[in-house]
Amino acid sequence: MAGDPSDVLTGRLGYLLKHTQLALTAAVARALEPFGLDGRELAVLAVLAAEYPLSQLAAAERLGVDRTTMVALVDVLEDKGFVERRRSPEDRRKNIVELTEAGRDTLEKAERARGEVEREFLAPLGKGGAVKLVAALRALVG
Amino acid sequence: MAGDPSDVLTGRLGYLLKHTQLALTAAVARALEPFGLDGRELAVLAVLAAEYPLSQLAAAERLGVDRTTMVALVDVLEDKGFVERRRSPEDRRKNIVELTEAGRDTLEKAERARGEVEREFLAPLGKGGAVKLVAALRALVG
DNA sequence: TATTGTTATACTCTATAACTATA
DNA sequence: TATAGTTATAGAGTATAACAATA
Repeated sequence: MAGDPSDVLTGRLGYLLKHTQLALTAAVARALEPFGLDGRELAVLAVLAAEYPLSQLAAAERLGVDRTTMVALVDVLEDKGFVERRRSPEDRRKNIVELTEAGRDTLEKAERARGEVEREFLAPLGKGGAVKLVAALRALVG
Repeated sequence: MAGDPSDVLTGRLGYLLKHTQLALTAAVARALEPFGLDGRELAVLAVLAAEYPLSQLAAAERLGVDRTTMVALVDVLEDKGFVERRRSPEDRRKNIVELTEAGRDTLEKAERARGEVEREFLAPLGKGGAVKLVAALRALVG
């Protein structure tokens, strides 16, 4: 009645999601290393590129992170030269976070690398299986 | 060229996996609250029930956690009365971690609650979709 | 010498509270 | 008064190093 030791864990959805995510995060981190970014920082750049202008708070909300977390994230990206803080003329309380030329360039290249890694990661599922997995995850959370 | 703001994140596999996992973890935690457990602790109980005897180190390896992490995990479960440490007679360096009666009882009930939550969580995918998602994740990591 | 469990310590990630400047 | 950004701080979660007991 105890269950098969070999799948007591792999039968758990939580375990599967966690370890799938860990494996992907590691693979993405390796692929992005040449660009001096991790996946989370790349997501910040992508959010900033997709919508303009975006204040720190607005960007944080899009990303689902706390505004204090966003401060550190922008600090890092600014140190790396990928973004710049600019005071909003309309509301001087706000920082508009702007991609630099290097930021845009790195975003484009790093996004391509991320796409490749994701495709490799999902390769075991076949083309159709990969598409279905993404669709399923979007249905659950997107 | 920047991409649609609405799916710059939901098009990222890492984001989808992370947020799916966060949502499930929260749902499982809520469901297990009456049992005084979280999903990770329940996984420990399940591993211990599936294979016996298991030392702390062996259990930690099954779970993929550090042995120092395992110490704290067993401490908590022991405080809650779900497991007991027993010195191995064959090798007195080892702690055999044993489920108590309360541990076995709680394991059974909590596993049922976890199963229900997972089914509800996956309900938007339909029966077939849910089975396929789990199969896909197992193919990627299991 | 090597292994198991333990403790102390540190590091990452994140959130809460309090401060500042602006509105 | 309320909001945006910042800082300080604290809480999880986890890993590394060192130690005690045992092999």
